[in-house]
Amino acid sequence: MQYWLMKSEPDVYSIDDLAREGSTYWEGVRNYSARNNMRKMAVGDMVLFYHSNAKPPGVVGVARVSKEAYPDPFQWDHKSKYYDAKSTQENPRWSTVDVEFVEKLPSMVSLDMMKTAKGLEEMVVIKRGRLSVQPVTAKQFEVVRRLAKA
DNA sequence: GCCAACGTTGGC
DNA sequence: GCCAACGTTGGC
Repeated sequence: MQYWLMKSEPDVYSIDDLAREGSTYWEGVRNYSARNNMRKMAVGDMVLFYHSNAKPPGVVGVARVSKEAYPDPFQWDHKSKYYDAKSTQENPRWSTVDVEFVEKLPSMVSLDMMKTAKGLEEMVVIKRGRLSVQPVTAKQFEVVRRLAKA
């Protein structure tokens, strides 16, 4: 099983939205590194749910991959801001996955906390901030979960 | 709202 | 295939 971190702006889709709906599809990823990470996901992989553009930003919950990567339908929707004229049905450019709600953390683990926490020095969210779907090690995942209980 | 860092596009 | 110009992300 693998671990990931996925970012969402709470104004657009928050952990409370996921808690209410139970599961969602992660549409709108239009970055190749992030897309490639989604294509590596397997059902059952665990996901740290991160609020970006929030005050403060940080990990607020845990989700689980419930459906492996499949073509993001919005890439063919002319009316969508995620429309991509260069993507064909034969060779879809963009993927999405489904994730389901697991838990909301008892307290958020802010980016500031992660920056100073022992064991998270190599975390991608610290070293390469902008990537919206990124791998997390099992150890990093556990450290974040422990911080949420502290 | 600013802007640094980073990704993508497209001319050559 | 390089790289300048441009667009976006996301912390602050």
